[in-house]
Amino acid sequence: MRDLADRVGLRPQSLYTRFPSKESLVREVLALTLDDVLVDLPDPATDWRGAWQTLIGRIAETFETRGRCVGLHLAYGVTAQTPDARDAVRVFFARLRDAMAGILKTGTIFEPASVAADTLAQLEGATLWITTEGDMEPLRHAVERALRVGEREGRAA
Amino acid sequence: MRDLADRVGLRPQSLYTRFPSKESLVREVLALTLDDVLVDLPDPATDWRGAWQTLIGRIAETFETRGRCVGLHLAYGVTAQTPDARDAVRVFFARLRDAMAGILKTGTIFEPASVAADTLAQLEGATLWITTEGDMEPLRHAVERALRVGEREGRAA
DNA sequence: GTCTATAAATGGATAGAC
DNA sequence: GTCTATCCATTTATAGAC
Repeated sequence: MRDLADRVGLRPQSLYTRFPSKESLVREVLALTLDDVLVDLPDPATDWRGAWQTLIGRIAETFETRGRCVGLHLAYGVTAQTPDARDAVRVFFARLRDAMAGILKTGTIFEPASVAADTLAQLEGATLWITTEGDMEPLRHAVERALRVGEREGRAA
Repeated sequence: MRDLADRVGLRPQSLYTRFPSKESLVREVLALTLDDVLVDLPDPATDWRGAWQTLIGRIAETFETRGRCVGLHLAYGVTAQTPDARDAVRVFFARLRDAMAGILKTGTIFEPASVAADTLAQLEGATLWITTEGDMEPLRHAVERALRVGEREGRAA
């Protein structure tokens, strides 16, 4: 709360005129993040690979800009004592995966939901090296693998 | 501290006879975890693929047992205000990656350090779905990809 | 709508009895 | 070596002045 207040030039107490609690911020920040990533994607029906490429690129871009994935940060930060925040995190990743799966399905990729979950996991995992070493290379590799989706059979599932 | 004290049947204050501070626990728990994972591996020189398979299996097993990766949890939990803990996390993942790379090098895998970093990232990323949904499937896929390392050229880097 | 002041609770850590 | 008691800093949140 203090860090956020500093960023926006307010006292920490003043944040409570905008948000009812600290926990409520989780849902808000994830909703904004999801919007940033999903807004105005190319129509998968006419260009599913363009939509896929744009979406993957945006996800990677937020990781590079922020030096982390806030969603994963929160996934490991929320506990059973903050059920609302925990649910917000779960919904965030489920929505992102479903958006990815929807694009893959349009591209007639085999098992789109599973491939979407795996692809998102690979992008998330690459943030390990960003947060610990500042190394972006594993993320770039994950992006390359993601963009090769469906390139040849036998890779899937 | 309270959770840990409950687990070991002590009062939180009594933990300070065993550890000098909360922050010091980070290094301890990661050292124990690294030992668990690296102890008594098959000798890569005689059976590098057996060593690789054992190591990957152990990493995945700790994720399944604990429902998360404590290292990644801590990676997203430590800040610039806890430099010792931050360094411990960095060292933990670097050691794990180097152990993996050493095995791959014995197996004459192309760019072993890069492949090790990518493989570890993929395993870590799969914990996203364990922590949020309890879904182990992406982890199993990550393990399968890891065990296929070096299967054919053109996958690497 | 933001501030100061302050409440209330939490959590890290120490002192000293046993 | 663990306990109770306590300290102290931080942090979440509210009350009320401006």
